[in-house]
Amino acid sequence: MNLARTAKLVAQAFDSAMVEAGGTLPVWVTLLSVKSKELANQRELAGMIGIQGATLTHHLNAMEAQGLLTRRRDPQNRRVHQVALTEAGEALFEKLRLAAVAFDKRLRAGLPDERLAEFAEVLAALRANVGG
Amino acid sequence: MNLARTAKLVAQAFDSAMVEAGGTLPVWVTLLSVKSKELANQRELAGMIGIQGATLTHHLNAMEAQGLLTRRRDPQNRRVHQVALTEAGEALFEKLRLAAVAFDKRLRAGLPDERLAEFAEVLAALRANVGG
DNA sequence: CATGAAGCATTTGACATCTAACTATTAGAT
DNA sequence: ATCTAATAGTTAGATGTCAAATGCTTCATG
Repeated sequence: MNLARTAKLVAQAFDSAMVEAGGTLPVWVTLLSVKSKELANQRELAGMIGIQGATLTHHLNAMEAQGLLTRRRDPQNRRVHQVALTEAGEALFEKLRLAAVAFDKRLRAGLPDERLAEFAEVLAALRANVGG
Repeated sequence: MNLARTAKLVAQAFDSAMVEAGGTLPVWVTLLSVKSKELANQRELAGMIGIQGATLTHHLNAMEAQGLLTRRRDPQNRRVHQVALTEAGEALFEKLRLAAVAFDKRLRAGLPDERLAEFAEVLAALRANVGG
């Protein structure tokens, strides 16, 4: 259970860093996923983030209400919502990005790339072992 | 974010295993913490599990209602609740313990002890780096 | 010993997440 | 062409979690 404990502590610390920068962890991952594929649909975004569609709907509602992004129907397939950032969304993304980079540096301190690579391999093996 | 993703997948898989065995992940960790120090108070239990006292209260309420454990005031210090398992709690603990052992074996498959030890060291370093 | 500070647990209110059920739309089979 | 399947998203209801406020109980200090 040290995996769970560590992930929780890291996530909490990361969320704190995001709050200081004017966002939250879920807002950051949502912005990041939208940026990494503009006009993606919600199914793809949720998959990228690793949450369910219903959860994403929840966050998009809040972020749309805050004016961070827009949703519009794809005229080619009216079941689909295309999500795009507003200017405010872009601005927040940039602020959070800087905070995320700083956090990442702090998190990796003292850990050489080889150790992190081996660490990532074990993480992948664990995912494979539970069928993820 | 592979750490978060992996921890989430592993936790979900573990919870599934616990549900099959008649419990849940939080029920398991609560039973385990009570067993590992019978008559512990809730503050200690929460610390062992890595959750807040309020969250533990929540689970203990449910588990007490299910007849898995009892809470009584410590006569020496009436602020404290001493938590102990009932027979039903002991029985469920044993069932979940077997499922947890099986899950652990599945999770570690193909990963030699040295790699797991190195993995645990990196986890510890990450906790230290975020000040946990 | 009286009063104020500290400790333990609970309550309250909020958020993130999930599953299941539902609506709307599209694609496919015959 | 129509009816059935599948797909995209939302809604509703539940769980697990946290932070802050509250209520007892104990301790310490004058």
